[in-house]
Amino acid sequence: MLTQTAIRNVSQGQPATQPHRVLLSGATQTGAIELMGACMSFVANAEIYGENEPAEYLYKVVSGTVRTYKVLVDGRRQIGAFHLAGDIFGFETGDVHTFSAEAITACKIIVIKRSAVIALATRDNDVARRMWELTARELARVQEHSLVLIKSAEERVAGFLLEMADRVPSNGTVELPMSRQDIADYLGLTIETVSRTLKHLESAATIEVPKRRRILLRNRSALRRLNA
Amino acid sequence: MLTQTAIRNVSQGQPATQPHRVLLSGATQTGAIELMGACMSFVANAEIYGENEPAEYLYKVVSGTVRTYKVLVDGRRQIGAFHLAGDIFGFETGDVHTFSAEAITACKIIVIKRSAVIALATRDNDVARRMWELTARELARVQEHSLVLIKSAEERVAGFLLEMADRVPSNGTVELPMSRQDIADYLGLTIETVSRTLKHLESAATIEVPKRRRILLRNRSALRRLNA
DNA sequence: CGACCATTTGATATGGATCAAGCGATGTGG
DNA sequence: CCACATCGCTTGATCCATATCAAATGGTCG
Repeated sequence: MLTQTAIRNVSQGQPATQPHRVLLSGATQTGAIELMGACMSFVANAEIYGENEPAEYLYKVVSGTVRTYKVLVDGRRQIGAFHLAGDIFGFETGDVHTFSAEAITACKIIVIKRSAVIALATRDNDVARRMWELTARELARVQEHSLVLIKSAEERVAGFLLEMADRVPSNGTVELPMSRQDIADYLGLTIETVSRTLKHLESAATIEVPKRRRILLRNRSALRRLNA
Repeated sequence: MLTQTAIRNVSQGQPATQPHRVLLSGATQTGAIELMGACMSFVANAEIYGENEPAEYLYKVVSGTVRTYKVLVDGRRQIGAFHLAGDIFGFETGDVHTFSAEAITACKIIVIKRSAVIALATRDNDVARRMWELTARELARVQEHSLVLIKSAEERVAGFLLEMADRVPSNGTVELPMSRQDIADYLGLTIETVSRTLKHLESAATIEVPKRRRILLRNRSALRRLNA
């Protein structure tokens, strides 16, 4: 059991811009948070932070998609989450990141000092509750995802499509920002199995795949049935 | 892919006692929390709460071991976590539990109203930060556990033994409170595979299994190597 | 247009699941 | 206090879903 992804994952890139102050950005549901952050741009495949680096910041995706992941010594990679526009990520317990984060596509990301958030949370316990809530929501997501362990390949892919569909509510059409390899590493499958499973769902008229990264959900209830 | 655990998991039981007020319990690292709770006893296999029930309480294990889990419609079961003495569980985002919880062994558990914790957190933002921290720690644990997806059976079992060993720091001897079925459902394996893997580790002199529920770690670095 | 990379498609291998007995510890009733 | 039933676990034989290995295809970008 030595491969799975191994060195397949090459990547490399650098942030495209230096941070600059963000002046307001309206009262979104995350409230004051973005008032205090700096906005940075990243090109596709740029590293945002690495595992074991000090966790100095919290991150909010303005645009683009991010993956967080771990790689084992032999190169196997597990993607823990995809973060889309609006998501906040980088909640770590201690002072180091337990996962790495990379931009999948070009991204704009607001970066906030953890210490600033913590200081704010100390004064404003609304912020503190908000942080607790966000962390708990993320916890629930990861727990839910852990069910893939007992699911078949088809169930995993069906679940993934449904998940993406309601995170990007584009009405039956899912535009995937990530590669087959990313999907495979998120679901604990190989790209070949992902590809074959999509094909199988297509031949059952459950989905349609007009372009590689575009998927039409033709029969959601069939997907939901598979999602177990 | 219809079985795995299926109906194998029978169980049933009831709480053994009604709650009664807890009078102080010293200043542990969780601070004021236990001052406000009621302590309940559960017999082995008693349900503590069920999936989708309103999440009114937080729980702190005083003694015994708890499993939290989900079952799919066809009976497949995924155990999300084991909670040992000292652990707090039941952090859910919304108002319903996303997992079920059962006592594995007889348990004493302190039960605290969420609303009381939230109220307290609103006044004392130290409590609020503490709750955030605990939730984040649990998040990190689940994230770490999600790596089992890319691990072989042997790696999963080795990782499990190491995890248990440092949660119950009994110096090379791990006393397992849970059955092989529980271990299997935690690791996404079958009991047969768990059993064979333990045997294999034993024949490699990595561990010793003098009694079914007692495991001696003879060669931790070998286990760590397997843990990838 | 040509080269490259992501993805698909095909053939084969295999780790772990499934099915089916055995076995040993624990408990129960006589 | 012992025979026996039960339950949790182990052991063995076989099967299958998905990994692996290998090519073919097609989309993208210079």
